[in-house]
Amino acid sequence: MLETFNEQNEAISVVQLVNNLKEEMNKTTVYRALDRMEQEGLLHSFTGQGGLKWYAKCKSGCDNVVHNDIHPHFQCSECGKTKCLPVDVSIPMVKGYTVSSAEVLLIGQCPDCIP
Amino acid sequence: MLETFNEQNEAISVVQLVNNLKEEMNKTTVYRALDRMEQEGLLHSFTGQGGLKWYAKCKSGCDNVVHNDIHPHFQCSECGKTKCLPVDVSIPMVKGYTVSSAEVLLIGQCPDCIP
DNA sequence: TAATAAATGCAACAATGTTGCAAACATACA
DNA sequence: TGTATGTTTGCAACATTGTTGCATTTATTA
Repeated sequence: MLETFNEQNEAISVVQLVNNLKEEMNKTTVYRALDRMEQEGLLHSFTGQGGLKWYAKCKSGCDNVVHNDIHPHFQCSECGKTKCLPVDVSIPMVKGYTVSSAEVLLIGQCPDCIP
Repeated sequence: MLETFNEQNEAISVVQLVNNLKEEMNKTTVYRALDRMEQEGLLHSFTGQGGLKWYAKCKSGCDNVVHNDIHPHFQCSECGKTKCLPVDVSIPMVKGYTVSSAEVLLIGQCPDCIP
């Protein structure tokens, strides 16, 4: 299963994973394996368009306690390809609030889909 | 229904709306009304934690074509209260990508829940 | 090998959201 | 007023995503 993530250097939606692996394993197993890998700091998850869950490989520096790897995610509105963007995000400070994590999802056209 | 939004100056999740209004109207009607109001530029929607959909009032300047109102949303991890933050978000430019919209969700503690 | 722990499959369930269709309601107009 | 047209609603059924309980299999340890 990790192979899938290593081969294609993109995020993969749970829907896609459950579908791709449905011959080999039960969907429950897929969900549980993803949970585990996220706990272990191998993968991180985020929410794509429509509220669907996506997973992508973590860079080094993540462990079971902290996912250091805070970056925006990009989802192409044409082809659906979804990637981690190697860019720093400035999380705004807001008076009176404590911000512990942030999710940034950018929607648009990926290089392959720009006319 | 709009009253609910006017009274409490916060975002409301679809779950909450369907629940609150279940005596008065069918959930299908709620979904359809929310769709309509978003089209009309009265409300905007975004995705909260767990991939659930939230709606909040639009400020002026939105219409059925463009929602100008781009701002981050904050969801309190303690009490669940979710709000629009009146803050500017800098959407990172990424070489080779065209970004047409962005969603920023901040998670943390709201003023009421900070010890 | 026996005892224990971890991972899997399966079925059933729950929650969110959508669709088709019929009934109710509103609007326009001759 | 009555009829035609369009819009909104309710309902039931469905689709999809995700979770849970429990029995079975597989792996680990002593």
